[in-house]
Amino acid sequence: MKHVNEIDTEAAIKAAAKKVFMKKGLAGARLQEIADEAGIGRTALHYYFRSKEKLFQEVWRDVFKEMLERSVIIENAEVTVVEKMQLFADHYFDKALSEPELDIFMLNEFNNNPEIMNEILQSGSPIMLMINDIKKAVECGELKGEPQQIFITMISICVFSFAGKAMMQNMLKIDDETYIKLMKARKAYVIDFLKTAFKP
Amino acid sequence: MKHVNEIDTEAAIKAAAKKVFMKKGLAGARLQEIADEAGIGRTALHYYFRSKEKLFQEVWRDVFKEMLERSVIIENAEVTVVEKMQLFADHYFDKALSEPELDIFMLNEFNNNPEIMNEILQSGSPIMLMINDIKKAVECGELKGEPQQIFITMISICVFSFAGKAMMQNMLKIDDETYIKLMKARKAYVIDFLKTAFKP
DNA sequence: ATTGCTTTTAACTATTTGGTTCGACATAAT
DNA sequence: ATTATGTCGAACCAAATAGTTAAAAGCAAT
Repeated sequence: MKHVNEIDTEAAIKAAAKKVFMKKGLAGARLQEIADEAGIGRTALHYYFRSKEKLFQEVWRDVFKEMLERSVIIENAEVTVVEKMQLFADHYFDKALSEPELDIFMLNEFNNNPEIMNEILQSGSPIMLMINDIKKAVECGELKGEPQQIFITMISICVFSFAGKAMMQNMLKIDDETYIKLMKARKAYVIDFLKTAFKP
Repeated sequence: MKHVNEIDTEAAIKAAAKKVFMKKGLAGARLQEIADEAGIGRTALHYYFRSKEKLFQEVWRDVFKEMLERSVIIENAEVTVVEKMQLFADHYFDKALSEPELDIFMLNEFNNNPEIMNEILQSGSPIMLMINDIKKAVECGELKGEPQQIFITMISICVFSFAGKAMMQNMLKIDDETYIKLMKARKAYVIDFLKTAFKP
């Protein structure tokens, strides 16, 4: 029978690993640092997750799922495209505000190591649906511009706000707290911006 | 006296290093891979640039300079703010199109290892000048929105287009060539978008 | 308490990787 | 041609780090 604290330890390790991986990336992270962060011996890591690779996979799976949950695209036909976009941004900012480091980590590992994507899952379709919605709206004269470009613009405004954290903090010379405040204000700004930015 | 091929080899190493560092990041890059890429023995790297750290510094310096050149902010009082923003985007897209991987690399290393910034230089001011210009324009009723937010939006639209390359390629299921085409189209789109997006 | 399982630690091994030394060869200066 | 200096690779070294093994410690059922 399993001892009671296994779940705790395992969760603690994953949390610690997530933290370190997010800060240093896969290649930069050290198992020792993860172990220290989790308050256990380094070999216990191997006991729970045979290898660094395996541990990373676990963390990545979770992070990726979080990212998907963060990028909810409403399928409801009752709301207008602009409202869909606003809902997207609203939800995205809420989630991202609670874990601003996730965006750059995703982008990063995505880039360094594109193949990790394939193993996990194919998300695909909702994006195309939204682009299609935008397309229809453009044809109706409700929006202006090339649908793909509109979509990219929306994503940029949301994702870069967090992926560019370090860069922006340096440019604007602001600390973590001020940054969070700025992003809270940005949420409202973006939702309002989306309302008018693509109007013909 | 220096033998003739020193310059070539040195340049070849730097080019190779840049390539590998951009793909794998500082921590992920291997000297062997850089040497192979440059077509020389691994020890020659040490001959030219004593250590990995030193080599990275050199590459980073160049890359950073490129990034600054890419982000030119016009100081001319003769042109309107919107025109300044358009000029910024125009120039940025031109430069970025010739080396799309640079953006994510910058963001990345910036994030993993914020201290590398401090050593190089303090760029600072032109950004504040532009934000000030935007502020004035907002006060005149020429633009609408919080100046910092407008600035961040502009940066997002430009930088994320390239920093999010891997992510976008995966989302839209497109190859490198198609991506470049999309970004060429995006340049025109963004310049046009900036003209109207912040209008009151 | 004994037994049997689970968890954790300590000690060890293997591998990867950055860095050094030294000699061979090339090129330039005399 | 000889000498001096620059270029570069083979072999080696040392440190860091991932991974293994085996034994100790902890917990729960009997």
